[in-house]
Amino acid sequence: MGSPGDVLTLISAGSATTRSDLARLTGLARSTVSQRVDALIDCGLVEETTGGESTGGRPPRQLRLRTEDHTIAAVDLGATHCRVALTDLGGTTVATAEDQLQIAEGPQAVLTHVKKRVDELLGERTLTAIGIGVPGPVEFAAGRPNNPPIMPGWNDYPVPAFFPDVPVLVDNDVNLMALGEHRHAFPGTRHLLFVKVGTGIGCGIVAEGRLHRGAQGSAGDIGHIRVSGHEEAGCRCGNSACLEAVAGGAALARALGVESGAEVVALVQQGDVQALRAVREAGRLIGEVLAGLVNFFNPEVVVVGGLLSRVHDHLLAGIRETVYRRSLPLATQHLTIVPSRAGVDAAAWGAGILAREHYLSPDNINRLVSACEDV
Amino acid sequence: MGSPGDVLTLISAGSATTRSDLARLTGLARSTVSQRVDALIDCGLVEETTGGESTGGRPPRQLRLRTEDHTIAAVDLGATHCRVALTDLGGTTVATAEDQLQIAEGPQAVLTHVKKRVDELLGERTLTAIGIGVPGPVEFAAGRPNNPPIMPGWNDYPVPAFFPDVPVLVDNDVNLMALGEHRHAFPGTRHLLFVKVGTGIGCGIVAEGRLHRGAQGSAGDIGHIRVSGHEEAGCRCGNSACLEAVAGGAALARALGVESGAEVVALVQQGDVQALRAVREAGRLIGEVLAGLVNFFNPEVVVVGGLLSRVHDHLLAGIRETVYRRSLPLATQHLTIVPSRAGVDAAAWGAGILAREHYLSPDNINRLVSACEDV
DNA sequence: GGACTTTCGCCGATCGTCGAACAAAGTGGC
DNA sequence: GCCACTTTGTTCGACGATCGGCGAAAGTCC
Repeated sequence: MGSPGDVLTLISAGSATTRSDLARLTGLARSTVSQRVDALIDCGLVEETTGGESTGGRPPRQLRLRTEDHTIAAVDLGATHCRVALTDLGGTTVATAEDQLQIAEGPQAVLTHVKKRVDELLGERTLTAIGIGVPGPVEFAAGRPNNPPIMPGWNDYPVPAFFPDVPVLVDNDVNLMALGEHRHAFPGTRHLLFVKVGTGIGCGIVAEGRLHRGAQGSAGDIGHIRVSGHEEAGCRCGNSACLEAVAGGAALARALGVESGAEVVALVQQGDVQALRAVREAGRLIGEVLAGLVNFFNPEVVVVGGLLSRVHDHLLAGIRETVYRRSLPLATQHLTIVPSRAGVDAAAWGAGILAREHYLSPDNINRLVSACEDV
Repeated sequence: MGSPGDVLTLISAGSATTRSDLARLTGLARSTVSQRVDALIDCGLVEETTGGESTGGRPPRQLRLRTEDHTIAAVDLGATHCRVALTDLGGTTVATAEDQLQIAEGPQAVLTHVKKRVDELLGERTLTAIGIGVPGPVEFAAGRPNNPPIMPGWNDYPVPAFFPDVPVLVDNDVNLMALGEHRHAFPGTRHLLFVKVGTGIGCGIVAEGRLHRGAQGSAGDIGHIRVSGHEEAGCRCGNSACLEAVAGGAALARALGVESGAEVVALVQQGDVQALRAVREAGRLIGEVLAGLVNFFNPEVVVVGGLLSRVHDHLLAGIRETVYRRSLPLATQHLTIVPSRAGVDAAAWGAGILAREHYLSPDNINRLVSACEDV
């Protein structure tokens, strides 16, 4: 407690804007706080401005994180798209790009494309860290996809090695969506689930405010949990009655005789009764699985996102109906089930947060400050 | 890092038995380590003995936790029983007692009984902390049962207030079983599930080596998750097709026409084919639910305990069969499913561990050491 | 028995933090 | 507009904790 990193955390979170705030929050002496702040200013991490409001005495100098010198690249790789966003250290987006890109083209081709896009967007800015979301399980510590089903050629590929000069954080896209939603909409919440209903169905888990990735980085893979009464539905995983095979966007599209989940959404928006009924029923099936997970995990909040959440009125109705019927009263008592606020940018938000929190973590800041003092 | 509490943690865990070990592990100077050790000795927490093995020079003095001055009470309250065990700070059991006791008699009667038993067993020993397991959800921080279904009169009762002179840690019994199994059999494991198959069915969750209790302390309540194809089975919770209603000990007993889960176990041990088949089928149903939870949580180890695990050959066969069929290969790749090693003492073990870890936590030790120095 | 190794206490040097004193920069009353 | 008061920020000496070197203790090994 009280290291330069901790001080910066308070400043960047907005919990403290003056030296007095810091002294109060950390319990350190004013002189010590000043020394810490000076070190952070010398490293170019913090900036001082005059013009604070006086509270009856000398007005305090305002402290703020120097967000503009560092740029974070947030990359969201889907099965068929690539979104790149640049943000500053404060989380403000400064540039974005979006392309169609088949992840199945393999890591070399895809990452070359990503690097090119990032460099174009960067211009004169300096890159500080990269966060990348991919549609499959990842061994997080190493940044290697772990047997991803829809990413041929990516298994065990060391993504960070492709960007040798900056820290690279790679994670599953659904995890990142959960992280983004947690930090933006429910920052104080301890336990949260994010359910992504797109072509497939996945779930991101936030426990004690941190991502739970599981032993193999495959936690949250709820698409192949069995649902009652749909033994006829075969799934690409080889089993039958999987949630994804009956309630995923692809399954709905097939049932309604259209091409994609997007067209299902379009049908619902046009008021197609059959599509509407199908989405609501999908919500019920997802709710059945979710009811079990709510009993098991006991979260405070469940966020529903992904393509199909664009018609969340009907999807959520089905989910809520089943969860509140099948989960135990104690677990649902204070449970909130809400649609995602981030929409299509959820994964990119999360990727940016992951990279930003890595760079701004107390340990990393302490390293930077010591390195800077040694010069 | 390096506080007296951290030093004691290394000693009590057995990671360090000499001052040299401590210097190496903490990175502190030898002189500083000696100072820390002296403080711990002055407080009576650590003891020095000669007779260490030389490694070519002066033989080191051995350090060990003084386990004998402090006594931990571990209490396991079930629906109809009360087990009390006293252990020293090292976890060695020094006395036990077991009674029939109806938890439904309410907190006053039950806790009076517990206090009496603890005092009897204690004799001249001094009590340091109490851990108590109860068969229902608990708001852990406050030690209050939270809407427990089979503990009438206990709702919101502040258990710690009944023992005003010592720290009291109260938790759900299944959580404690999970904790006990984790610390004893799988200490290095990050993510573990403990499934208790008794009259009902519950689950304890260890994530990142720590208990996950959920928002209302009801996490792990998997007994009322729906299983396929048993719509006819009504459950006491008001729904139907709950796991507990088809695979719990009570359900099996009813199906086999006997009184209790214990009799079901007896039938299996006698080789009754019908009972054997029923247990195996119960295993399959539990496995179906567990398969989903394995996908969701991605643990490294699943431990199966509780009454019915006494016939774990047949139960585990059913569980393994279904989990390995219905879970994703990535999640089962390195998954171990094993029977509990603790048996009937699992909850008491966990209660003791909870209390011991509380007392030996770095923060608490630091407090004790400062208090002792001030004298 | 002597050279070497490892352990351990002692003690001066060093580093980090604290808090008092002082300077700076405002507010508000008269 | 001046002066008392408040809050902010810096400087500096004091204090405490840690470090690391030195020497003594207690062994091993040749």
